[in-house]
Amino acid sequence: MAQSDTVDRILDAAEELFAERGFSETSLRMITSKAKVNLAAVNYHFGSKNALIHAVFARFLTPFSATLESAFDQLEARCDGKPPTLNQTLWALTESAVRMPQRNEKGISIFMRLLGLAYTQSQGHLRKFLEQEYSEPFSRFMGLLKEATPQLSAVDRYWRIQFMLGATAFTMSSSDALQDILRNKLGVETTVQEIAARLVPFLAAGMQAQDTMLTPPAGARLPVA
Amino acid sequence: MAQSDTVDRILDAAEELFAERGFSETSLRMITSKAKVNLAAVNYHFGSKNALIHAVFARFLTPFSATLESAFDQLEARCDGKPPTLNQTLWALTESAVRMPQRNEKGISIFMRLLGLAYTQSQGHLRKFLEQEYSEPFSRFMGLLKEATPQLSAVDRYWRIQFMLGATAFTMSSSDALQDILRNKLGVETTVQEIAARLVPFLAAGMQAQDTMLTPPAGARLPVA
DNA sequence: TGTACATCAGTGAACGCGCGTTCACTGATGTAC
DNA sequence: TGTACATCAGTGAACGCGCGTTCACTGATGTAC
Repeated sequence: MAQSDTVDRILDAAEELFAERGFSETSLRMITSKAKVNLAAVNYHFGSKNALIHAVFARFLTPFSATLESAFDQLEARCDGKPPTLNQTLWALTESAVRMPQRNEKGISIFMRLLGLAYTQSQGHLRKFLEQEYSEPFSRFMGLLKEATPQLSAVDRYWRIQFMLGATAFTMSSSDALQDILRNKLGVETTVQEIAARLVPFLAAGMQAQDTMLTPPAGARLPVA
Repeated sequence: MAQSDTVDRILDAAEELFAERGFSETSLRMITSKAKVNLAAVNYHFGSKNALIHAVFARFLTPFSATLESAFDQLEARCDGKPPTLNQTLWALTESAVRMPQRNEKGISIFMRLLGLAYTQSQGHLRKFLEQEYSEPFSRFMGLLKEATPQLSAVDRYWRIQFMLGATAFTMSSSDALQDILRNKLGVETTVQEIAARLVPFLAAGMQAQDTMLTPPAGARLPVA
């Protein structure tokens, strides 16, 4: 155990268990016993369970947001002046996520699953932390989306962005389970990269949908109050 | 309190608190104090906390799945023989959800949020329960989707259905929060019906996307290993 | 070079707390004869 | 009609348990003089 890999061992174990089971369903005792570390070490090094959760996110989000910023820089440089297209923007994001150096082969799906959990588990402290620390790349992404979809009203764009986030967060957060089902049902193996490659066209098409269907088809009457 | 509205009071309180905070973040003491009912009454009437969770879902899913079955019956009758289109299928589902008789004005978003939670919170017992009880309308919906998208390969269809589920579950599960943000940012009021009316075209367009983009655009190189 | 002290990583055991569940009990209502 | 018993909804208090956190302590390493 050299000098102090304790911190990393705790982060590794916590990351994996959080991704597997969620935050409140994972106890410090599970984490410390998986990390083969003393229970009190978590509070010694991080101060509290919530601070540990923050540290887990910071460890992968900080390099990711740097990668993302530089991907956006390159994209804008390549477009010299003209706004990048929707496809280019979505691919820049996807590539940054997929290309992140991973600690192990499970890295990318843990990363995705944690992002999904951050959105769906109602952990107020975590939402606040992420907003404080990573608002910049997020706003920039939103700005690019806006420039890439000038035909959409602000309200349309807002909702469609939520639909994109939902499809992405949900799929990625359960990508392991979904890959298992597909393997059993159709005997097909899938990588996270392939899922991303299927997701991007779906999202792009959805974002660019003509909403001629705001009036339901004949026979359906939806009361838009 | 007449004779025995205790059961309903517990279900009402549990439904609302589960939707607000998730399952493991809601204690029986919160539920019973909100319901103004004795703590032991939950275990007396339901047997356990997990059984209460099942009862909450059964109370709204059983009438919903009946509504849905009859909506599908009507749709197939209207199409006499020909398979319903993707739009018709999605609208039949959406309408069934939106038209469900609600206990109160929060009913529909609680309903949506609970469905979202069922997918995203890893409650093994709940997943098993839902699969056992409601596999029929679910399979039927899947069958209709298959007939409505004959141009898709089984693998493509599988993933796109997951993307649809994700966009829907995620958006609906946080529809209250998203409506609040929209109100603050753009001063726009929204109903769940309107969200549904925006979601359906997005999903339909995504399902029917030409996946010409499986090869990333120039400048992006995604390793599809 | 030797000694005294400070800092730091880590530990073992306990703390108080809130949790889901259980249990003995009450009081009202229904049923049998 | 009256009495004995059974059933049922509900209750108050306690149970044991696992939780996050705290605390006094250890032993190794670094620093000052």
